This record gives sequence, C-alpha cells and structure tokens, in this order.
Amino acid sequence: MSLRHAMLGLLADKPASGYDLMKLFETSLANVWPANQSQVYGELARLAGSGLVEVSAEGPRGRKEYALTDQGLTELRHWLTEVEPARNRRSDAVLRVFFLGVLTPVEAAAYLAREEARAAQQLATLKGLEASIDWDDDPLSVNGRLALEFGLRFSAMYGEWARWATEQIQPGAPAPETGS
Amino acid sequence: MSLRHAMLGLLADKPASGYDLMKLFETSLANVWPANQSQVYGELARLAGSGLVEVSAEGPRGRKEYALTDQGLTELRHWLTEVEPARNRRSDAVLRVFFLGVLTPVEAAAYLAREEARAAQQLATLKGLEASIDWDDDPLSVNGRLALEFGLRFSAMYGEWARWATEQIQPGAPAPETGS
DNA sequence: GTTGACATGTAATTGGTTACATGATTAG
DNA sequence: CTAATCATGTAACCAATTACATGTCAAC
Repeated sequence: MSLRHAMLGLLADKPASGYDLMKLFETSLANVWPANQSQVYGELARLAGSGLVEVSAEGPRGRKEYALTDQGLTELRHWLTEVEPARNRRSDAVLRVFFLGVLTPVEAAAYLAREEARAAQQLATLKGLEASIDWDDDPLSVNGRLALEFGLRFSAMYGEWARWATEQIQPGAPAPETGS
Repeated sequence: MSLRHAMLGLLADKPASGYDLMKLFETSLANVWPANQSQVYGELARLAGSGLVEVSAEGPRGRKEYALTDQGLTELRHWLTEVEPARNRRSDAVLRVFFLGVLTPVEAAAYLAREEARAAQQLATLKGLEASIDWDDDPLSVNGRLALEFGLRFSAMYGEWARWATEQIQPGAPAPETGS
C-alpha cells in the first residue's frame, strides 16, 4: 500500500488538500508512483477515517485541508524503517525481449533501437527537469534530487543496454542511426 | 495486457499446459513479469475463447496442452512491433527516498545502505543464475540472456546509486561496511 | 458573462493476489 | 500406502484506471 504512505509522506512536509496532493503527484512523484484524482480522494477519506490524517482547515469551494496526525507520522516512520519495500518487478519493455525470436532480426533490432531512442528522450526530459526545478533546501526537494538522480542513471543504463543488445542480435552490423 | 502476450510468447516456443506455463513464469519470467496460477488458468481459458490458442493435446490428470494458433502468432507479432510498451513507473523503494527527511540522518543512511546491500545480493543471485542455466540456442534462451543482462546492469546501477545517495546525505562520513 | 482553474466526489471495469477446493498419478 | 508433484479450477478481495458527475470562484 505505497499510495497511502506516499500521501502521508507529502503531508509530512505540509498540510494539503486532495487537490494539492493530486498536483504534487503530478509534479514530483509521477515518475516513481503515479496516482490519479479518484485514488487520492478515496484514500484521503480512508486515511481520515483511520485517524492518520485530520482536516486542519476548510476553505472556499469546499476545500478541505488535511494535516498529518501524530499517529500518521508514527505510521510513516514505521513504514520507512521497518517495512521491507515491495519489489516492483514488472517491465513490459523487457518482457518483450524474451520473445524477439518470433520477429525477423531486422524487426527485433528495430524494437531495441526504438527503446534506445526512448531512453535517450527520457534522459533529456529528466535533465530538463533537473535544470528547471528551483532546488530549495526543504527535505522533499533535497530528497527529490536523489530520486531524480536515480532516474538519470536508469535512463542512461537502459539506453546503453539497448544498444548493447542490438549489437548482440546483429553481430557485426553497423550501429543504426538513433535520431529521427 | 502483458500477461496475455507473455503467455502467447511462451506458447510460440512450444505448446504447453497451464501448469507448464506456470513453471515457465516461475523459472524464466519471474523477474520481469510474475504471474500466478489463478491468473494463468483464467487467461488461458480466455485466450482459447478468443481463438488465439487451442487445445492441441490432452493428457493424464485432465492435462490440456495448448498451442498457439495462427491468429495468436499474428497477435503476438502485432504486439511486439506495433504496440508501444507500457512504462511501468512504480518503485516503492525509490518513492521512499522522497520521504527520508522524516527520519534522522542515521536512519536515512541505514535505509540506503540496506538498499545497497539488497542490490548486491540481487546481483549475486543473478550471476548465480547466469552460471547455472544451460544456455542452449533456442530463441527463448538467447533472448533470455539479454533480459538477464538487463537485470545485472540494473542491480549494479542501483547499488552504485544507493552508495552515492548515502554519501549525499552524510557528507564526509566514511562509507559504511556493506558485507554481513 | 464566460472560460479556466479549483475542488470533490462516485461508479464501473480491469488486473492482480490470496485463499479455497479438489482430485489423479508417480516414485519411493 | 503415502507423500510429492502434477493438474485444474473458483471466489473474495484489493489496487489502479477511466469515466461520469457536479459545483465554486477568480480573472479577463
């Protein structure tokens, strides 16, 4: 149940409404744990029901601002220190590699070349993100940088692997152009 | 719907029963697309219903062996060449990094050190796998090696990142021991 | 006054996990 | 004869996605 803890984690920084949390998911957690509007509102209600968060203020348009309770902070710390992270092992893109044998070598190489291009594109996007964010020194921002670095390293690794794999299935063939 | 295509992919190599597929998921696809018994039998029935696979033989204990149909192969090839892979972006372990600010620096460093150790352990497991498998030259085996290489590179990258991140949050501290 | 952002909620569906339930065949 | 493996299925539940539904407030 990472969604629940992601929300507690965001609220640990400062109180927020469901709408605020939604925006935070979009802008900072999108690459590690996407969540949508339905999920956020639903979980927020459940969290309030179990006393991990509470309504700390009400505003215009029915806005309800939630704050982490002591119990919520305890639960968050417990999760971070005692609960073994779930290993999210699924990867559609790597799964496909197992089955490249049903394609012609040219088609298989094209698949890997597209993945390499995708990785390069993702790397560029993340570098853009890194440059555009105003990295202040609140904890979420500091640690967000660590997570972003993971994304940068992952994209680089993935691109290199895809290039290597292309070479493996087309021994001796010249490396294909990766631009458009 | 990667499960469906993973099953078609396995059946493209050779006909198999639900039980066989289950074992194949455990032994070869577990690290990229785990699936359990309920899922396999349910999907197999649906696949047969839509004509992508068919019962090719029956055996003892109610065993039903399924084979890929022409339609199934077409669908598999379509998926591999035309359908953009889903990007599976969720990572519980990296999500947690955003929230390390609620822990003491020592606790946060301990989290990252445990992740580094986990990566090292995973790397060792995969190297063991690589050594133990008899890599014949059927397509599933050849391409399985490419996927395994991805796992090796991922584990190495993840361990290095975790070590780097530990250093970031404890500037100047000596690198912790990672062995047992 | 109308458009866009703010703001909250519910319903239906899909995909995955866990647990339940049963039985046949083979090897020792 | 008995334990392990082979073999198939169903039911309940949980998490996530998509779509539906509604209404307020501020800026132009």
